Amino acid sequence: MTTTLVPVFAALGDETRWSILTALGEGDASASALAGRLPVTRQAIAKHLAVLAEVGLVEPVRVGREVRYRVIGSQLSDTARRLDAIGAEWDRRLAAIKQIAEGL
Amino acid sequence: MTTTLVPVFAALGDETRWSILTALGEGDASASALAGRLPVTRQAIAKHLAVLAEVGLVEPVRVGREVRYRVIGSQLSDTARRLDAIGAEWDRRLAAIKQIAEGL
DNA sequence: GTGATATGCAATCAAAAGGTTGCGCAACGG
DNA sequence: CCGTTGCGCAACCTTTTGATTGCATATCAC
Repeated sequence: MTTTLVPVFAALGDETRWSILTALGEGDASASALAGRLPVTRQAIAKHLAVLAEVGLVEPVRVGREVRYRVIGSQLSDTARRLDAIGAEWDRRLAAIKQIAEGL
Repeated sequence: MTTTLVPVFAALGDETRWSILTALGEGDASASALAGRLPVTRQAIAKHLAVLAEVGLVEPVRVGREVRYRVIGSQLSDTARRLDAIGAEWDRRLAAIKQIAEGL
């Protein structure tokens, strides 16, 4: 599932969502459970979780009447890898341009 | 210069800014020059460049009366490295939790 | 100096984002 | 059966964001 990268960054560009991800790092939790620990309402958290799920950073797991969310660590690593690849490509190209600029 | 990471992601979470970064990848350029290639006005680009400069992804270079912008490739690589570190940490912790959950 | 070109600043606007409250419904526990 | 807990919608509100137009200012070329 090759997520489009940019939305992933958009999802990661919000402090509250990082708080949620961090909280989920200590174990799966539902929106209600998270609302107990974070200074925002359950609904706000639910929306954030929807955004995170949309880009594959978390995954919902139904447990009876509640819906726990789990962090998908691999998606984070994957994004990092892709970003790194782009950074490397950039360095390469920029180096090439520098060479040209120096009249070599 | 340890930029706060989250704003960097926020900056990277916009298609237009990626267009700008991509365009800059082919060589330094001014807001006006970029406006010629992208479907947005110079001012819009100027704002995006300000955002990108704010998080250290690009750097302004004054050349006479114009201001060229250069991509800082290292900032991209650096961000990738930090994200990867977080991803790794996550994997580690999630694995540990899984072990506990399995009663091992 | 004059005209063309580049940047900067401000006002304005529409849409998106983050957040809240309120309500209805499903499901669990006694 | 009934109260409680958890979700999901929907409406609504406010702030931010992406983008525009307009104008002032600086600078380069001639």
